[in-house]
Amino acid sequence: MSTTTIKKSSKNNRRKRFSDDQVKSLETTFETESRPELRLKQNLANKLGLQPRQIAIWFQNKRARSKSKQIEREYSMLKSNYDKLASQFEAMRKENQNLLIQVQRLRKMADKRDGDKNDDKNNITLATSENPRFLLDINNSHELCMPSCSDLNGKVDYLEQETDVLNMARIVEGSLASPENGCSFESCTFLDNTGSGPQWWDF
DNA sequence: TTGTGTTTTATTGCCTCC
DNA sequence: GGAGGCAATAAAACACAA
Repeated sequence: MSTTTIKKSSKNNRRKRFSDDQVKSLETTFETESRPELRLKQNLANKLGLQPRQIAIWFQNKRARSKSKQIEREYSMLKSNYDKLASQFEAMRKENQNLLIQVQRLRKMADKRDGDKNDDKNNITLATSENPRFLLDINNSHELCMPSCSDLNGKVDYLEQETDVLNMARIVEGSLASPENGCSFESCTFLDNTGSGPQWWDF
């Protein structure tokens, strides 16, 4: 066979896109049967005026396209879940930072109180607006669930509660990353996917 | 019109199953 | 060992901005 003949025959056999009707029919079949049997492929081929081989290839390519679209969908779902978690984590990290700051304030106040204790041993006072020993940042007081002044009825001794809070604070400080550590969502180990490398969600 | 990116059809080579 | 599936890739067809 000469090159001319080859060219001519290849030109005559130029690849053509399937018609809209052909594609539509194939799509419809794919919805119910993504991996049709030989008989069905032959029927489709007869019906659509295509070679059974073309039908087989179309289904093969269609499965590949379908699979990659499915992967894209899963990826975007995972990414959106990740983003949501990341922002939740960031909010919690900030809240934790605020709490630690409050704990430090409390500790300072407690240290100061211990210094005054000898002078003031039998004269325990309640927290009031005039004596803001336990008045945390009013705007953030809800974050530590500390009662505000208005909750006081004048009979509560906060010294024991303060000790509890300080003990808790020491435990918390020991177990959580401090603000100075600059622990972020990405850098903290509990979400570190070291097994799959950095930026594992990027393909 | 043309260069470039995307989609679609087809081929190749490897793998699994019967 | 043959049939059929899949992944990777080639190449034609198409879309579209410049």
